[in-house]
Amino acid sequence: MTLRQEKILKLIVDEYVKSAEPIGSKTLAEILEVSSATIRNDMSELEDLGFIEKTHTSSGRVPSEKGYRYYIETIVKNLDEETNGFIEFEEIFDKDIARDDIIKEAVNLLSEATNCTAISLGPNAYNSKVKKIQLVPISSHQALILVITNFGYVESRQINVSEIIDLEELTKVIDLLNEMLVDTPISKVSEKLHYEIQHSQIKELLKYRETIVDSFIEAFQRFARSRYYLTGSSNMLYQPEFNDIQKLREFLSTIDNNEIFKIVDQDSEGISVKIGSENQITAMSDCTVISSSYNTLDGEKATISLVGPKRMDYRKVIPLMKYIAKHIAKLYEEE
Amino acid sequence: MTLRQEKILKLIVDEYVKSAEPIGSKTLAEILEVSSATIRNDMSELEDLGFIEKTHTSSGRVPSEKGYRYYIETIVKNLDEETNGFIEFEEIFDKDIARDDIIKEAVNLLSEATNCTAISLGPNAYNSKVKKIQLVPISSHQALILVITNFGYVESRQINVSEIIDLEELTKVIDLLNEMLVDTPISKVSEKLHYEIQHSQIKELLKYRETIVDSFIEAFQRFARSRYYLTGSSNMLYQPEFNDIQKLREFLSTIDNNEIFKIVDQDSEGISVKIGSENQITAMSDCTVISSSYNTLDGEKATISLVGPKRMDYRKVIPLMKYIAKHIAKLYEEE
DNA sequence: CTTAGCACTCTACTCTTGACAATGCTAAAA
DNA sequence: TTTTAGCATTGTCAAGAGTAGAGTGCTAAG
Repeated sequence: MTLRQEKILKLIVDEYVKSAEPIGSKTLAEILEVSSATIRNDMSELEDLGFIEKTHTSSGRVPSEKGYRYYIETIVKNLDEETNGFIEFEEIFDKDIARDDIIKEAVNLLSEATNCTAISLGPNAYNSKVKKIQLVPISSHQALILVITNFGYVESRQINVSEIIDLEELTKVIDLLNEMLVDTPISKVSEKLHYEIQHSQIKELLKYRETIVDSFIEAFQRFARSRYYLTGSSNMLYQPEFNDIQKLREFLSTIDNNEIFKIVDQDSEGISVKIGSENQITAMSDCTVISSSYNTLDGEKATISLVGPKRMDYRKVIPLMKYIAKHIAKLYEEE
Repeated sequence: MTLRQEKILKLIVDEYVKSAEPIGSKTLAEILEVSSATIRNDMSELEDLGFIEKTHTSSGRVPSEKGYRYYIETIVKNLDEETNGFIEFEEIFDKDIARDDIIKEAVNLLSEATNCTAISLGPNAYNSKVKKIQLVPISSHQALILVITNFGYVESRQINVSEIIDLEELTKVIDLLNEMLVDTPISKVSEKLHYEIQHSQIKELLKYRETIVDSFIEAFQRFARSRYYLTGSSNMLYQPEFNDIQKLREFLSTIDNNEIFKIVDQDSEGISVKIGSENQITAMSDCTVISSSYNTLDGEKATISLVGPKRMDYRKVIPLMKYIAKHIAKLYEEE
């Protein structure tokens, strides 16, 4: 690829990102100050190489997935990280609010700034360890079970204290459970609990108290639930590629159906950019998904993702994702 | 309105709900076994009365909002409540899981069964009273603040325990706060806290500990946050009335923009049915919103809503909403 | 290697046309 | 007085024809 061809490819991506219309040779001729025929020759070669495509025989050119990939690898990845024009974001990370809320706000702002859909996935507390189990009576016949992990996650479950199971007895149960479960990873709790009920002294105490045990198990299971936060799906409505109601349906149904996990690339190190068919899931074959994972304190991974049309402002979006990922990681380091 | 005219109105609604196409006189002539001309005369009168409309001069008829309203008032409201064909729902309410999760599942099923968007709004814990404030150390330099209300709501906030504020001191603060705030309604906490900091002994202790106080206030404020759960928005994509991408955009943007509170009728007693322009918000002027409120233990109100096209299967949906509302109310009574 | 010129292709928009479904109205029948 | 048959009228929808415009590929000359 000649230098001018690379320039042309870059311009086609830039212009197409702006206008969402195929780019003709005339437009580029003006910018590059050569004749349109010259551009056409180069375009023809770029098309042979697979970097650009026509939408029909006599249309202008549009970047192919290979074209976007080249653009990202050669142009965007080498972009200086001097891009600290993200002032709105700085403010968020300096706020003294709960970490989860900071992440939520960052995701909100991300979707606003990019007009794409932004997703925050996890972390769940699967690898956390039980720190404390506690019983809080809240009325004469009701109590609250609290389970707290070593990283400060809390889950609660309200239970009824009937005459059959009185508070005193319950307290004993809690004491036993604490003894048994403290420092157990959440992922192992269920297993351990079932084992102990079969084999140890607690057996007697819990044998006819299945509801209580179930309540506990439910509380524990909630930690393992994958939590996600998704925002800005309505942004996509205004992207011209979603003028087709069929595509819109496909996209929104996918989002609504808890298929987020298939969309987000949870396994990547650093930034992952999946363009169109590079995505596992066919519903995303017209989209680009940019994911960035970070590690939390408990060895659990969490991910921030951005989903939008392939025609995305990569020069802005990729540095922004890097920036946010870096700051979220810092959020965890600090403590 | 003659008996036959009422029959015609009813048939138009029924047929239109099924087909989403304007109903012509010929169709009804076959069903009612009179000539199409007769039907046309009656239709013309029904149109003069405002119960039905034409989409253009030579089209069939479509129910007007007034028509739907009449249909609901005279036909659906008098429907026997014998409709216990909601077996799938019964199972949910019998499950022994947390109340919030039952409601969530019911809402999920509701949206599935009706192909509409279902919303559960609230309850928040604004009227609950502080039951207990607690400090749980989770590492040498971190602790968890827990705030628990008399109805079993829990909020937590993680804080750093630096050298300056040690654990002992913190414990004292917690003790004081407990003394001060237990039995205070959540809605009054902020006020009381600020007052006490100015006037009582705690002043000295907290003066230079603003971050801690802020953490508390944040934890308390979370109780007051309105929580909602919305599901099935992608169902709407397949309703023919949303084939128009403009309407789809309007609808989905409204949902995405936290305007739920404007959609849901939170003030109604019993079931509220708002058809089209009866809704406050213009984005819903092509939709029907059915809301049903219930009281929680703390005197707070919460609402379940269903949003769909005006062309809704009212005969099925309204009894279903009644059924669900009744069972959720029961969920609160039981305790 | 670049450029001018030209024939060619495809889209997008507009206009027309015909089939069809419903209507309103009138006059006759019940 | 109510119901019905008959018919002209009105509007939608889909298919087809025609036109303007943007862009391309190719060839031959600079």
